Amino acid sequence: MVSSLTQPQSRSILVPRDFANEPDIQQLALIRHTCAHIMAMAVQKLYPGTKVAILFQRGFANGPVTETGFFYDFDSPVTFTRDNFAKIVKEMRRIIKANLPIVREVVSKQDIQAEIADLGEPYKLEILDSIPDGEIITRYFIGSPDTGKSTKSNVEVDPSLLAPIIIPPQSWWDLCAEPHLNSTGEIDPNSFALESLAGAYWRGDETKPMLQRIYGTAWETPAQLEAYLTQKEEALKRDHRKLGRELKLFSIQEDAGGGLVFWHPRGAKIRYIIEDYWRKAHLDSGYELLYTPHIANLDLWKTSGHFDFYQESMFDSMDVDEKAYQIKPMNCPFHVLTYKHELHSYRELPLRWAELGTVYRYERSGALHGLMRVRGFTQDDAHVFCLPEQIASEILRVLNLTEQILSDFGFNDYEINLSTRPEKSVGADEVWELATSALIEALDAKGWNYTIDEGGGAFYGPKIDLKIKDAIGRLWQCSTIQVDFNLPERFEMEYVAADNTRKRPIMIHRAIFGSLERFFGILIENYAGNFPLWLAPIQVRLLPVTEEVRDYCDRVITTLKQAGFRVELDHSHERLGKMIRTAELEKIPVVAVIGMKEMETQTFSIRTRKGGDLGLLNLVDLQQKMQQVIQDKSSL
RNA sequence: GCCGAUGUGGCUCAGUGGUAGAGUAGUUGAUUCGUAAUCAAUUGGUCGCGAGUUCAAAUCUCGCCAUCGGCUCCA
Repeated sequence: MVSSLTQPQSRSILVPRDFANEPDIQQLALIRHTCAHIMAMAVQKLYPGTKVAILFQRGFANGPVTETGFFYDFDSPVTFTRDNFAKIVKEMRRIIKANLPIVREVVSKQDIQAEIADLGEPYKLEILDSIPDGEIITRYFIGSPDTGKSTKSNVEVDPSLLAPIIIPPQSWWDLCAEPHLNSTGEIDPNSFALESLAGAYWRGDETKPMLQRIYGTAWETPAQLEAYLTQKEEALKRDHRKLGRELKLFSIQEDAGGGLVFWHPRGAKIRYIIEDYWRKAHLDSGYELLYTPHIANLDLWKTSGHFDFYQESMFDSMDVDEKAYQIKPMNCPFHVLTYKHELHSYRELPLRWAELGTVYRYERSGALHGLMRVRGFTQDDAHVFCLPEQIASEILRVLNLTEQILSDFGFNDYEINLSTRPEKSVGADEVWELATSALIEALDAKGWNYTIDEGGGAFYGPKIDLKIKDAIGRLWQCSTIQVDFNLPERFEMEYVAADNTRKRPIMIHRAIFGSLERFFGILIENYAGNFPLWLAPIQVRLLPVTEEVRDYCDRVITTLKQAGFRVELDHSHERLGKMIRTAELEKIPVVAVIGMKEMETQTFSIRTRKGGDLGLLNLVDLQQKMQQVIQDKSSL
């Protein structure tokens, strides 16, 4: 609720780009949907007693189809493991190769009810019950309902493949409302794969039984499957948890507790650069900086409303001089208190206050995920207190700053959501109207496309969320801008209006990175650890070829350091090849090889991570080149 | 929190009831070397933690913790 600046969803969506042939989305949906049914059929045949349990659920409006494949939920006496996959895939291929027809049938609730009861499929029955009366009920058969024989199709079928598929009652069906392929043979038997196993609550409800879910991926052609799997491998290589350890950026330690991040020297160096950049950008954009405490009297959270609604996500309070103190789960109330500390005139507004505020939230153990979902994190938080008529221009200002900052980190592709008033909400109609149209006005002025999420706003005000697209096409939610009518009310915030009456200011919450931890994780994955020169914790490493040049190297390092470069000497006494290899593995952007030749001619043999051997440069040229690249925030 | 899996030197992993191993990193020595791995020696582990079974537990059982894949949650 209030405050927000949430840690957004922790996983990105992996969708491959760059197919030779862009897959047809409609066709893919049909393939995946049909694959899901084929998998269910295979599983039920192979593991008798397994019940299927799948339904249309929130977020999966198209049934058991995902961004990259499909899934099905089972309640089975068998506990599935990956070892079962080969067998299931084999059976699925048989079903596909048999080219069984897929037949849609409209059924009456009574008839089908009896049939399901006979089958002993309680989940199916429950799904049926939830279908409103009067709605058309359909089921889909795989294999002809009467004969179970293959469709007469122009696809040649090997009769030997048919034999194993005869399962009582010779065909398989499930309730389903969505369209399917016409026959199983339309799927390429080599363009799908089973991927993973997971627990999933029946109906997505954590009070209901836990089912076994099997995920698969499916495509039109084996080449597309291959491209997807390659993409997945690429994502794995970029995993910030792996790179964070390899590049000595950060750690999360069992001894300290889950979800608590240790920034090691190299990671901390990057964070320092990011923070420094962030502060400057905010000061330049008319913000002032705040620092506020990490704990405070619990009463604040009662006033703000957090305690009533979100106590579960707050760490327990601690006793201080017989009063309850709370470690802060968000910064907003502190900015409000700062505001309330003195009387403000309408002439002062808007006030823009920013803080890199570290907050702690209790996340359930199973939700923790590297840097993406943690228990202690630093928000790049800011609040704008303004007059109603200033909302649009302030939002536009925020959008401009957001664009500037994100593009400096290499993110130029966004997906934008505008969320409007939900059913349960506070605030007068006209204020909502004003705020929402102000958001739209700002988005239009920016010329950004956006999707409207009707009723998706917080109860205290409408919001804009922004997802950024990374180097391999994944989307990450970072920035959020929210108008808040609630906190000013609860804390009775005021300003003195022109007519000398007291009025409530509008409060805007916003974060651009979301949290530094999470954004750092995204940066690591976006750059695959190859940070651009301006962010690289070590920009240059000098590799001495022989002992004689070490003093010279030391002098060069002093010079470069004085010029502001992050530079160091390789002290290892290893051979050049080894030193280069080490620097490459550490993803150092620039290495300068220095031997007698270089020392005598006052030059550097430069090798960049991207460009390989760049040849000889003198000190001035090297500095100029690097300065330019740093200024451009690019790589060399 | 729930389902499933995993936890062995800093890292990657082998070791299925009988004396804890490899590679790599680290350290030391030799080599002074020209664009992705020089050679040799060597340090380092109460096998996540705690109980239990057993003559004997890294190995079997139970509990807890953490991590991973998901589910749920994400103010």
